[in-house]
Amino acid sequence: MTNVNIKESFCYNPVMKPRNAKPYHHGNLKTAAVGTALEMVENEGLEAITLRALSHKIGASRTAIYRHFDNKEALIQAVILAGFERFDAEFIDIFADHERSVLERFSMMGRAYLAFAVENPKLYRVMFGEKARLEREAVCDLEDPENTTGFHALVGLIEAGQQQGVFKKSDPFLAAASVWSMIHGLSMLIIDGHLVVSDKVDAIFEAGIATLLEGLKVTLQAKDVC
Amino acid sequence: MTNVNIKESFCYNPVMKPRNAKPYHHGNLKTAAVGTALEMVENEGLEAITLRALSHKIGASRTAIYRHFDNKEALIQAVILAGFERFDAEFIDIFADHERSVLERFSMMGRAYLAFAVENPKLYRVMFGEKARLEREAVCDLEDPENTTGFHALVGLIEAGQQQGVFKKSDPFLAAASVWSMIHGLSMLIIDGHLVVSDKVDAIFEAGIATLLEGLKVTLQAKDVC
DNA sequence: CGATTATGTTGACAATGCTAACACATTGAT
DNA sequence: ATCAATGTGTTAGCATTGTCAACATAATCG
Repeated sequence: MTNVNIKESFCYNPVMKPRNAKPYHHGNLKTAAVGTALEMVENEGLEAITLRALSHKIGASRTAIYRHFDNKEALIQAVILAGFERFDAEFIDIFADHERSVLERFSMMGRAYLAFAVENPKLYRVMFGEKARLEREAVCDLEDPENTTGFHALVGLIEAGQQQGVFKKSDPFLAAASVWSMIHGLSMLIIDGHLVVSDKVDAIFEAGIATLLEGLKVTLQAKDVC
Repeated sequence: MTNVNIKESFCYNPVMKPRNAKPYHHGNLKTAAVGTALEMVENEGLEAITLRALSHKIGASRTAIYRHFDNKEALIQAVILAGFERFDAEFIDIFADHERSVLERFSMMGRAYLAFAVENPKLYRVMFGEKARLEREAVCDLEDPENTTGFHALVGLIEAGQQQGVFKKSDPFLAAASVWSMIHGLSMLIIDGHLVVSDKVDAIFEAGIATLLEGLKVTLQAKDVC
């Protein structure tokens, strides 16, 4: 019997068990549950996650998950946190790339953000849905030294732009909120199908970023000149 | 027995029935179902709507709704459409108020939009959720003469601004998409608790509108002058 | 009046989240 | 080493929910 059963391939436990012996304990059920649930969210949507379906996929019984999470909602919260880890990782390099100008980093950030949403629409929707509020309230608490979210970095980028004279002086928190709003709103409208754009995604993105930059950059009103 | 039963108060049927006689037919079950469901969405959230709870509220049996809607999903779609009727009504007067300048109408529109979302968060979330896609795909089909949506009017407002020389020339569809994105994004971030703002809603709104207007208005870059 | 259609009701079923009771495994103090 | 306590996994079963089938009542129309 060289058969490898399914459960074994999900078993992340470094302690090896005798081959083909199905161990009573899964070994890493919690990690497997979150990881598999994350995949299910992205592939089939949040509603596809039933505890029975998920348990089956990871090779456990219906209620094993209750040993690691209080209820389904807690499991979803863990999936959301895992989603944000992926998400935040997309921006670390961009914000830290001091070789590039503020404007370059700005539009790269926007492009990466929209790309994540468009490529992972079902996950993005859950991450920024109503339920995601609970565990992530520190996003806009800029005083919190633990705050390493993309929003925090965006505020920093705008501050840098202001200090370099690229952006006009204004409350960088408010400016960042405006920027985030537009990019988040654009992402949501597109992935939820309200803005039916098909092939015009790029044009809409460019127009949005251009409007934002025009609004943020140092400018002189026409009336000030004429 | 001068008791008035609950069902009667929901009976919109103009044909009067003998008092205290509970009629076999509801009389206006479909309208009552949508109206009550709309209230339930706003008061308790979408998840509070179970066909049993809803049927009970309108004084009908569990499955009566299936005589008027194929399934629960179809009922929700009707609720969403009813929500958009309320929503769109908020903007008709604003867009049509030609006494006011384009800029005034612009910011009034934005303020009314955000106010609707903040005052009806649960309804707004459902209206602009994933499920609302189906029945409302014509929103950004500007060729459609039936299109009387707010988005259509927004495009018109931006065109007017461009013709008056208030806004710089650009594709008005793209400009409107940018504007809608920011206001929708701001609404969603606030009502879903991602941007925790509490008392700063006004400041954030003003900053966002200002950024948009700065980005849309006729401007001269500083570099063009210096 | 009678038949057809529209509308409303009851009973039942499968799927789902969850709890209770039990089974197995691991750990750690003695 | 022992064994009690704890951690982890399983099965049985319950309440809720969406849905369907079968039946009941009302409205419509020839």
